[in-house]
Amino acid sequence: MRTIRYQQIADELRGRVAAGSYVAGRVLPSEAELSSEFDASRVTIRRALETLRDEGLVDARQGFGWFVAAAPLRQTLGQLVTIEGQMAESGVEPQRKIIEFAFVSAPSRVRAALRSDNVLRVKRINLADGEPFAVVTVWCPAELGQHLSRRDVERSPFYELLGIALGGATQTIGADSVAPADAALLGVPVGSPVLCCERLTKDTNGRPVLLSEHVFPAHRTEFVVDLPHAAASVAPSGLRLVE
Amino acid sequence: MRTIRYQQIADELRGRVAAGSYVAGRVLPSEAELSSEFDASRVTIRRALETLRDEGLVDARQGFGWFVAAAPLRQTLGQLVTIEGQMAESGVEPQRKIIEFAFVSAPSRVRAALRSDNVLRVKRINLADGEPFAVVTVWCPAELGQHLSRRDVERSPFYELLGIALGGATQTIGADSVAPADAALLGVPVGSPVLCCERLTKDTNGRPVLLSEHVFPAHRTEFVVDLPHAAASVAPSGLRLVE
DNA sequence: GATGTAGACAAGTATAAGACAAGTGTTTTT
DNA sequence: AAAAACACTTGTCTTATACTTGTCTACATC
Repeated sequence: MRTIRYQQIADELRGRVAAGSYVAGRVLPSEAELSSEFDASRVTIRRALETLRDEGLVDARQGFGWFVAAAPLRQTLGQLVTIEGQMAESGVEPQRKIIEFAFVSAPSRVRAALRSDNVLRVKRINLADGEPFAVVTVWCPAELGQHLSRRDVERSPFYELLGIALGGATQTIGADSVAPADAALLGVPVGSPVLCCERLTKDTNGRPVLLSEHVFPAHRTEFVVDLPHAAASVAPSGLRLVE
Repeated sequence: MRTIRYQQIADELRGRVAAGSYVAGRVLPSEAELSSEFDASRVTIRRALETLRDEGLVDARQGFGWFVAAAPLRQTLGQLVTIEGQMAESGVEPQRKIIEFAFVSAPSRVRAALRSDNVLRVKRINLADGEPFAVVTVWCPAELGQHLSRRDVERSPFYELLGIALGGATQTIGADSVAPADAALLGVPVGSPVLCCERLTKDTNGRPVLLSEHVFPAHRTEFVVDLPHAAASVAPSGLRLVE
């Protein structure tokens, strides 16, 4: 069987990209260099590279060079995104079902976090393609949420409804056995493991505006964290021992 | 692989900012000084500095100079630290107890991640103030770990032993019910919830060097993640649905 | 006709070296 | 004390060279 040279070269290059010899953010050897390395003409090298470009593995800029294409997720995902947004990214149909919508006096933990006595508490189920995958409870200072209706929170994410520029958030991730009430809502056996997340969202001035608690069934969800750089300094993100 | 000079310089400067060689509030060396230090033209130095400015790390004022931008959240986010380091920070005495130290042929999942057939598998318990708080299994390509002894991994963290500059990591956080074997090691009831973390650590070239699996009892541990809002260059972390 | 080599040219980029304007901080002069 | 002078900085231009990809043409081989 005759071997097609440019396919052969494409295979080799594909391997190098996969193996990490060619890294995103750096430039591949120039066509001329590859040409002499593979002892093939520039046209052949180009054909190989172009097939890799069609596959989305690499890309090129005239006058600059060829480089490993950045993973699309990295570019499109924001920093502080809602779970719904991420689901939409991956083509899953997100839905919300409001279970509770009430202005209540804040329990101590919520009052400490939001620095507000009266709060709006919204409890809802998040559905992915019709199946429940999270029970979410959101607390919001009453003065910020007083213009909201049950319909509002069913339609849009809280982040949009408040109309406030958000400054950042602190998220705590833990595990637990599911509470009986949540087990029924999520459709999982009582006592099965869940991921519990508590997120405190602040505006640009650092004032806390939202406290939310997310309960995910363990079998359907996991967190992915990219840690970009090794560094000697101490980080606030990481594992923490609790009492 | 071809290198673009200004990217190289940007990397070096980024490192100096991260390492604290260039401190917030102080001015950086002038473009002219950097130019002679790196033996590169001022244009190249500027391009490097400008990419750092785009990342929000540094800023400049005409006639004054370049300085490290005061963005505390951004600088400290998502860095790669060992759990022991964080424990030492909080004044807890960390200990390691090695349970298993063996060179084995890699199971498929490990082989896929590390791209290596023979691996060193180390299983250990981490203790905080004498109490177990984590069961950790580390896989490492055999060629990287062949000079290591059981004593080595008991004394020092893997990161130090390998003597490799680390480039980053991807961490997956999930929840599960504890396996019977781990339950005994951790001293928790069978079936109680645990946090499961899988971390794939890579070197600066993007080559995977360590795969580690951490199992934490839920009642003692939780993750804290700071999500700054404005960071453009930091890779996103988020929730992912799994099958 | 598909595949390959060899070459030429245009357009874009990286880098060097330099010039000049404009802003900042310090020092000297008035 | 105010003003001027000076030495420094970044910001923004040129000019030139070397190198890169993008796009051709011409020709050989199977």
